[in-house]
Amino acid sequence: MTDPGADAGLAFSDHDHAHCAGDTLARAEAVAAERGARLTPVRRRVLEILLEAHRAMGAYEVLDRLAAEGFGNQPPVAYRALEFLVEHGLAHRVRRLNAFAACMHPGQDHSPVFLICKSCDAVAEAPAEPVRAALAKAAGAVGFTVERATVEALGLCGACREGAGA
Amino acid sequence: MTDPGADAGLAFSDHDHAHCAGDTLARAEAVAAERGARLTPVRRRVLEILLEAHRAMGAYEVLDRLAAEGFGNQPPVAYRALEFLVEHGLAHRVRRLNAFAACMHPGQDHSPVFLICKSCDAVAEAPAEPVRAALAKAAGAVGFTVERATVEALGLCGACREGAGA
DNA sequence: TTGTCTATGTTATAGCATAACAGGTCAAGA
DNA sequence: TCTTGACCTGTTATGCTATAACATAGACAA
Repeated sequence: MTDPGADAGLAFSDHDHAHCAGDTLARAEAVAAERGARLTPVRRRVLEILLEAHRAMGAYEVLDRLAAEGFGNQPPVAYRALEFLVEHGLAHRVRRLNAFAACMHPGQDHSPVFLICKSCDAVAEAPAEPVRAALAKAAGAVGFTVERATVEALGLCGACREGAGA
Repeated sequence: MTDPGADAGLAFSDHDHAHCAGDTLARAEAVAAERGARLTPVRRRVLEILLEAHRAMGAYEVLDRLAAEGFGNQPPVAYRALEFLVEHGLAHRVRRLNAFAACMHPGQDHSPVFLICKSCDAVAEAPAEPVRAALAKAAGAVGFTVERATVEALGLCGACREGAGA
């Protein structure tokens, strides 16, 4: 399940969340250890929350969960943990939603492409290479060098499109 | 100058702002008329402000300009005008910057790709088709249908890369 | 004129994000 | 052992971004 293409489809299907979340969490811990990054209780819990939800969550939404569990209840607590996770590639920021989502295949270097289902709110990461290549080429044509890119698509996942009667 | 590829390069070069802005404004008026959209004084002025700046501007920044010129000085004044412009394809929202930029080739149907120079803050629209195609393909592979997409690249424009000593 | 539609003005508030400082933990090295 | 420094967490306060809701005013057709 470390192939981005495979789990992108998975995100939109019924599956064993507990298992896929546990699996990803284990890989995230490995990545953190490898990088010498400290996955402290708050940070780890935030990652778990994102993994369990399997969708993008606002910082304040995460904060509510944290506060209910005895962690700090002020915005910086959530933002700092989220920032840490994003910095280390364990989570991503979804700008379109002003929200954050767990990275589903940590450790693989990638600037993700997000597919956001406007019906069920699930967020999946799609294979980004072809898109990045096309972007780099278009940019290069006008002398622009891309460092980081935000690619976020809004639309309907397969399950919702079928469910919607179409 | 209606070729998206051409003006993307232009945005990062010295050129006659007044002329390119005037030209674009004229086309925007034509587009608005064609669509039966009313380009009222506030809306037109907001578009002019964006065109003159030739970069992305925050809503409150636009509002300051409006207020100084005798228009309303409350946020909705700016947001409504900006929303109108975006709706009719005369401006775009740049999510990465929480800002708005004038569309440089109104009338052409496009979901834009933005190139944001982190050094000079200029924002250009690049040819989007190849990127959109790659995105649609990647999404289609997992059964996802793209409706709208945000594609924003952060990096260095040619002029700044050279100027930066590199 | 009257009614309707659209646009603008205004008040108030909601939602997102960060600066700045205080205190606590832990490990390395004197 | 004590000190020092790095890092993490907690807390206060504030700033920026965005919109809901209602009031006012102008354009236009019947």
